[in-house]
Amino acid sequence: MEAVRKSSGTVGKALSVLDLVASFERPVRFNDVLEVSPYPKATLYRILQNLVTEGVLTFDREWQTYALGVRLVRLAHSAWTQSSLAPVARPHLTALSRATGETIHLAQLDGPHVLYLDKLDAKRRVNMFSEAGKVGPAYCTGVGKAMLAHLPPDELDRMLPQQSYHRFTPSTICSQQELTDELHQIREDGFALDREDHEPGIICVAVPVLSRTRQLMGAISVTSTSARTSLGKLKKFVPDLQDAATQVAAAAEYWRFPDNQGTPETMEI
Amino acid sequence: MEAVRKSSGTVGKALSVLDLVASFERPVRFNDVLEVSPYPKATLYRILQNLVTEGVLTFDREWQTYALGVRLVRLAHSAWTQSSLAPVARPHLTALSRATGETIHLAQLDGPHVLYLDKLDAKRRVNMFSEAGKVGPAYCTGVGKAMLAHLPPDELDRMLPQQSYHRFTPSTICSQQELTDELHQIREDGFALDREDHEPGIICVAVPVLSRTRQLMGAISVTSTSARTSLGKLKKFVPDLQDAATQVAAAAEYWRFPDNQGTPETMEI
DNA sequence: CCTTTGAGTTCCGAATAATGAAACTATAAT
DNA sequence: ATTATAGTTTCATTATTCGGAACTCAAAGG
Repeated sequence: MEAVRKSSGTVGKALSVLDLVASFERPVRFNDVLEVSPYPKATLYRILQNLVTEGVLTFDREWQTYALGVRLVRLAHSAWTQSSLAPVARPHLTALSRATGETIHLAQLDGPHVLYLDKLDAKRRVNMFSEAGKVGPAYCTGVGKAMLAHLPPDELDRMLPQQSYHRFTPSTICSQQELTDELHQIREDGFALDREDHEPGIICVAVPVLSRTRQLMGAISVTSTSARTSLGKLKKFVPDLQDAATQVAAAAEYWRFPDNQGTPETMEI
Repeated sequence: MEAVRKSSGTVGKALSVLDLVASFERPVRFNDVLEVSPYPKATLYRILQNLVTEGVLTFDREWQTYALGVRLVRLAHSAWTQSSLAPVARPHLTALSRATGETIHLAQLDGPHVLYLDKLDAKRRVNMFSEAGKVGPAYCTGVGKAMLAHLPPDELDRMLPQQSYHRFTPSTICSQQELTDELHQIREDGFALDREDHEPGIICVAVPVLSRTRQLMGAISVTSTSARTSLGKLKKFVPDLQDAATQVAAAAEYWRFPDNQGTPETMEI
């Protein structure tokens, strides 16, 4: 279980409790949450009750368990739909998937993590919340490294120490220095490689999605297995990927501001 | 724009503002929100700021617009995954989809509305209003009517006046009395029909998913077009649907037992 | 050039909600 | 009967939120 920090505002506290419930991957009893929460019993109790009455948590009377509520699914649908990238990227990702015959990912940064917004299997289209919404590490995935490499220096400096540098495979990058070096290379090349960094047998090539002003919007990748193909062959898709990234960026910028031809920006806090 | 109610707790207020932002289907300026919000300027301003620092809203500096943040997508993934129904229903829905060759929906009630949790397209592509996370009316959809019909009387009494009874097509049910009658029939039959109630040309047959104790858990449906098939032919799928519903309910209840909990899906992306 | 207008932001005393130790209930285990 | 465990309620204290009003800033109008 990850460390849990008290958030300042009332809303922050409530959201941190929501995250806590989410971090279990099953319905949880009050005490399960209490054990990992920084709040005293009564406080946690009240927060949970609030969240339940707001419909953002559900409480199962029979089992006395809390679980995330459907209101979140509704909100996330709106979030996904009104996010500038995901909906407009779909057709371009589909095209990429057909052209390459491999799995395509669309991701954005969520703090120091990679958040997958879409995934297209060569064979079947994948439903939204079963795959989209997953998070992964940034320092050892193709999309993650592609995005880190194109972050403004100050933001990168905040992200680098927050990476876990856990060794998943023999080829995982395990230190900030190694990562910094690789990011430099990626910036030069214009694409990032996943050399089975995260999962044995899984390789991928990724490019950032950059706005016209070269601000980071996200990343897309072609993923395959080392059994089926090689990094050398995957690299052949780089021009296709870069085309797609450019088109996605253009479409996203156009979509958000259809009546304007100024220079749009990525979203920031 | 729907009526907006002041929520009591601090969290409730924040969530209501979040809903407000979601109800626009594009990034919004401060004043856009202010116009439809029940809160004074300074209050709304502070709530929005909190939501942005919590990462649940994003603020675009250049365009001065707010949009829902990716943190919600992450939370919704957890919600979908840990909801007892959606993940365990997948295999059964896939089977149904193969058996029928038609589109399958899984839905739950979210207040007075229908919330779609999953959708499996048949090979043939049907254009219609539904995706995971989308909401629809309960009084004029197959899944909606199937669920309303199996609600406890007191809950039903709360839901019925909250329906909009808007006439989408000539065959839409437009009054509470008509709906009550139809629900009675549905309870007798054990299945609900959508006779192009909501969208012209779209027909469907739906059954509730009920727990052992006959508590409502959700609904599943087979949807098609009146061009391709007929209600009579769709009714032939009722036994399959009911089998699937029973199995989904059993699987969901089994999965809820704390002892038997494991992830029904692979966690790989 | 000055004034007006309206969106967005900040201030701060008053109003409100959140806090959490402790007491309490309910149920199960010894 | 006793102890332990999980969950719930109370209430005086404390911290946060509220929101009217005053402010900044930039653009529009005279």
